Amino acid sequence: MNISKAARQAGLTVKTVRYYDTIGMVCPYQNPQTGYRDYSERDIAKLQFVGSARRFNFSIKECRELLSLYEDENRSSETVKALTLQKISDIEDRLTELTRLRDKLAHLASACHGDSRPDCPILDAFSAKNPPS
Amino acid sequence: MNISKAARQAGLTVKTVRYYDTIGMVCPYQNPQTGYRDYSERDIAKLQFVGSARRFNFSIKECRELLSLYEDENRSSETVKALTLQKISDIEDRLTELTRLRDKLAHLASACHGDSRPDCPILDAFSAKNPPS
DNA sequence: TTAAACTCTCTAGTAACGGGAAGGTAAAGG
DNA sequence: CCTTTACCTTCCCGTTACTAGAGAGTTTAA
Repeated sequence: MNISKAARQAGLTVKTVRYYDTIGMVCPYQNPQTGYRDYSERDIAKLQFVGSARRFNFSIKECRELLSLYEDENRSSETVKALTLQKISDIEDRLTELTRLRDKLAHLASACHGDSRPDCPILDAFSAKNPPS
Repeated sequence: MNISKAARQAGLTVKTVRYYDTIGMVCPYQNPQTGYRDYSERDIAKLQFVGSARRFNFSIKECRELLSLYEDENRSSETVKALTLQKISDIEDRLTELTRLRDKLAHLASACHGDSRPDCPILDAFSAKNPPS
């Protein structure tokens, strides 16, 4: 299967699929005459797998790890679960941080009258030596 | 004031402060003999301002915009408020997305027994042609 | 005066691709 | 069979906001 069909099947762009080859993540057979890549069903499954994992916020490095587990018939599910729990924890840290940021900004925005006058509590907060909590 | 004191005052690294000069955001006087940068009080204030805005998740480009408003005596607070509300909206979009991801992963993790057996609902979900909702 | 502690510029690397150029190949229509 | 169109390839640059480190000059304190 040529690269554009493979990409479509996996819900990825051609550029991304080609990139996954160059970094050694999903490497199809490559015709030595033409240089054209030829994706097997197994390659497609791997592309789909990686695509899903990426959409779940796993990094390329983590995808590599998951992919090797995916391909290992003797894997244990605890390894996969541990990776997933770690990812959940990462996401929750980010959620906490973003929520705090949003609350601070919302507080500043509510204090700003937002009209044509030049005084502005938001800019004041940013220029304070000790930035607001 | 030399660059390391300036950086300390603004809560930034020396590398970052130098970077802000090279991109034209905060450009101090530079001694033509030695090449050493010399930060004025006004430069320090700008560095602190940018540092705060960055910590509030504003991009460099947005910081530039905020900085020009900060320096404009005739600005209107409505512009700043609009930028802030947009940033809040961006953050909330990201929060929604991350929350959904976390919930999906948590659902998968709870379905995985996480022992030494190879069968794993998490990997199954990633390899499904139609990834789970 | 010499050594430590600065400073400078420059290059390269990070994550994960996207855009676009230059050039070869495959498939379809006439 | 030929041409056009639609692919495909590699290669290099751009993105974001810096960080690391090399090699070399400067300032400061002992």
